[in-house]
Amino acid sequence: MDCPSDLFQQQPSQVCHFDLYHSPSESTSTGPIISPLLHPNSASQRWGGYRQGQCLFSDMPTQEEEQEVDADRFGRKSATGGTPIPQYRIGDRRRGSGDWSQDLLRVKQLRVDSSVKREAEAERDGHRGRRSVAQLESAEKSAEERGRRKKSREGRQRQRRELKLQLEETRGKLLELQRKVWQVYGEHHVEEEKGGEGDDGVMDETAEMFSEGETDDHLSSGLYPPLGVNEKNHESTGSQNSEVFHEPPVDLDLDMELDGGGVWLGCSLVHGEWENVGGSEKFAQALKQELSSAVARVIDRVLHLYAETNQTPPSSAMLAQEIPTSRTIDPDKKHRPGMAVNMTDQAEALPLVAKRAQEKRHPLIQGRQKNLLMPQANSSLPLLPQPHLSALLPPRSKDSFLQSCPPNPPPLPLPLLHYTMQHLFTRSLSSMPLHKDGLHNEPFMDFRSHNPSFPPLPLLGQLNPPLGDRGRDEGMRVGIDGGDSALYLVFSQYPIFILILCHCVIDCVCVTHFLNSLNSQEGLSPCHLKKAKLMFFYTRYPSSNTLKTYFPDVKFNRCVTSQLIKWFSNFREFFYIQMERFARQAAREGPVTARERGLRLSRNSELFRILNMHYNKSNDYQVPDRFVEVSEVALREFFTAIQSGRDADPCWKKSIYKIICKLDSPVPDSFRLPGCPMDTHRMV
DNA sequence: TCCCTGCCTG
DNA sequence: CAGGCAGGGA
Repeated sequence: MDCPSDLFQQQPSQVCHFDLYHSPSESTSTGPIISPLLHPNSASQRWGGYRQGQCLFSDMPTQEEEQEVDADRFGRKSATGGTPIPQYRIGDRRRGSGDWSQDLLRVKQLRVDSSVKREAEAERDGHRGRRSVAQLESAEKSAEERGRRKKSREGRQRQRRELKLQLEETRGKLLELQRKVWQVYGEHHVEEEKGGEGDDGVMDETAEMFSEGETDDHLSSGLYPPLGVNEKNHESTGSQNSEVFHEPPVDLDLDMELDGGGVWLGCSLVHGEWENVGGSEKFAQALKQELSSAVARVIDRVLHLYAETNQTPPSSAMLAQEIPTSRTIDPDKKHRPGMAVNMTDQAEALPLVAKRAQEKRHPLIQGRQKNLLMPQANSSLPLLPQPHLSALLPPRSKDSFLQSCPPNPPPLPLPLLHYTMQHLFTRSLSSMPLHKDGLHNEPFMDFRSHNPSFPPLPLLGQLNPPLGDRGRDEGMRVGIDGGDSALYLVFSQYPIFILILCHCVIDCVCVTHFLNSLNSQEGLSPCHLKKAKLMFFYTRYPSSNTLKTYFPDVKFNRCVTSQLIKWFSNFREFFYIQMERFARQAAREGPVTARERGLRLSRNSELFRILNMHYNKSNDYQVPDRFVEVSEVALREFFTAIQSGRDADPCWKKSIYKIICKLDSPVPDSFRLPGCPMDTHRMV
């Protein structure tokens, strides 16, 4: 009866893909479900965690009694009957669900029989020995004791029934909410994929994450890891109970969440308060309420966003407002083939200005993220072997990144939320038997490898304290608004709840990409222009890939890319014009004077001032020596070409361009982040 | 054909 | 700085 896996033992045919979980009418016990929920440390407990001595409910079975119960439950031969009760292990899904009720009755019956037999045996033994008054008295006492225990047992059973009722009620609510999700999401989905796949395919898109490979038994159980995995784990423990009671597959660092003090659950209850008399009931009620409302909130937000997606594209302001509170995820391109492509194509047919509004919601170009935080993307331009030049490069450490003009919307909250979603979901999903390649191959899912496929990680690094594994979790909280911290705590401390929600929330995983795409803007701002100009100090001929790498907050499409390229083209134009102009001026002044000066580009020179004014107008970035060096090379090349009369050739500049394009140097890492980099030298 | 570049013009 | 255009390379 108390098999904790009964909720996860659904027959494949029974599993509705959009069910959060089932409400098996045969489910007879709330213990394994409720008790881990009620124990903040449940992650480290077995599912029968309520067996621990420190019971939440004062009238819960004592440890001793529960050991007895366990002995029966786990199929140990009962003391007297010797009737083995079959061991039902997690994963034994072939049993009909109705069998559980039968088993329950059998177990109860056996327990009663066992108790009666023990009593009879004791009495028999008494008759064999010498009868004494003392023995009679002890028999009376034991009879009283038995009566008390019987009453206690009945009380416990009554309470379990009540808890069961409450649980089923909650189940009903969850089911109802989940149906709502399906109604909206399903319809939305059918519309989008009409003409593509059949309705079945539409329905199964999310569900197949769970059901794909139905041949895997554990998969069809939906919410539980493969038996073999747990068996392996528990074999090493050697614990008898552990062979039957499997630990929840969720790896949560709960002690991290519990600071020893009170844990605020957002329901006006503090850990410790519910340990008082009657507090357990209070806590259970409050917790259930909190869980229900948490589910409702999550679903509401999903619905809200999906509704928005189906209507008009929101403005940036709307998005900026929406995002911090809506942890929802958009179906990405993989999940909705054709959608992004079509929209892009449509957008391409529009004028640039109109496109920008149209493209508000375009999913991110897949290739864009690949190059994020890559070492150096413009390696296609071979560097001349000039070690002295590289030595002139400013040390990267001095490049601090300050969002002097943050792009809109502000990038900070989103990455945090992005990470929150990733972390939250992958923590629970990573231990689930999902073999959906499309999911696991998603770079954003691979948070464990510190995959830098999304920009937030460096931003997380800006948080205080710096985020390690633990710190990142703290960062998660930072990213969640205050009202949602309760939700976060509920999620993080009750793995079973995560598992239950996952079925619904799996729909939302793809929304992570959407959040990521919301984090970038498709238009270029003056801030981007400023950044591009500063980048020109390092690279005069950036490839489009380089641009994508160093403008992570820009949603790239053909127009944006060509606009950025055009900017650099204009920068080069201005640069070469100035070089030619000053080279001609030097040539006019006479070759001797030019040689005397060595055609050096002093930082006090007029040329330097002009260049600095053009590319670094606010003068808040120190012009790198490398750029001065490259400028000198260009100046010299122009000078010699003019001196030698090569400028008569209409293509005389091309050779100079070739030289200059080889002098591109790596752009500092600080440029990889959104916003404008600022030089610390100017800060001091 | 697409992408990049440079030149010219406004 | 942007638009248009032409040329060249892959």
